[in-house]
Amino acid sequence: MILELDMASEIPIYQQVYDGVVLGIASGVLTMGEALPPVRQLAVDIGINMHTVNKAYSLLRQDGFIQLHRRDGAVISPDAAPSPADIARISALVTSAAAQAKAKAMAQEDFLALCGRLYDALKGA
Amino acid sequence: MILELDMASEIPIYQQVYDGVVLGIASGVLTMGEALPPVRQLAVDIGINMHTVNKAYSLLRQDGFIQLHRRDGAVISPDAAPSPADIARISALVTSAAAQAKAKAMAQEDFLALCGRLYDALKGA
DNA sequence: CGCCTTGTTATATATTATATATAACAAGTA
DNA sequence: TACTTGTTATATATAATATATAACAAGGCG
Repeated sequence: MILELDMASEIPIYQQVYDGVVLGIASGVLTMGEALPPVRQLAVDIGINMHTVNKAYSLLRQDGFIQLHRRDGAVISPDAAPSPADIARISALVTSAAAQAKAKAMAQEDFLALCGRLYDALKGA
Repeated sequence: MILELDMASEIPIYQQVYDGVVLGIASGVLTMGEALPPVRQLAVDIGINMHTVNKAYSLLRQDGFIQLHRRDGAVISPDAAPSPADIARISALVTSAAAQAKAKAMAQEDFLALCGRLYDALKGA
């Protein structure tokens, strides 16, 4: 579980952690049932505060990517069909991307080609 | 040019303005050469501060969606092929969406179907 | 049982981002 | 000149982000 943080980025650290875990699940580095490092340990490992990790974990649980247990810590949730909330979250991102693409005169087939390529790029990340 | 703002949203107002303009261009409501309202007027119209509008306009110019002139104000940029910076910006959004989709066990064809549907939905918005 | 690890919550503080307010400046044009 | 436009400067208030320290709660293990 490698997380690359950019402390100079305008993207909040907790969101970078969130994105890193989602990317890990999507790419198969993190598999169902696997445990994430405890909040305190991950915080020390990547040099940030415990609460920042905790915020990322809480959001990941809220969005159904992980489950949090008192003893077992954070474990990857089993695969499940996307919920309406998941679809809404994903759709918001795609709509922003599609609007920018179309506003830049990008044809639908080119946009879809880009989407397909980026989806495939998650394979071995 | 109708802008819907959600003052209770966690999304900054300047970004909502930014997104609204991009959506307007993508949907054809705003066409090349068309002028946007002056920063002061739009600010009054939607009930926010002038600098918040100015920040949105500055970002829109920075990303190549509009051009700003002393006298003519803000006008929609002519259609042009997406720059590498545009592709990078769009790709970041799509990658986040694709990662969430794949982490939720969404097949590529389903993800692409969603992308195509959302792109088409921009038509008459 | 005590002990330890885990997530969780509480409180406080510092820094940055966001938004507003007022004012002045700079450029273009009628 | 006068007006409108974007632009910059300064100040202030609120919210978000990140850190720090501490304590609490649940579950398992010797």
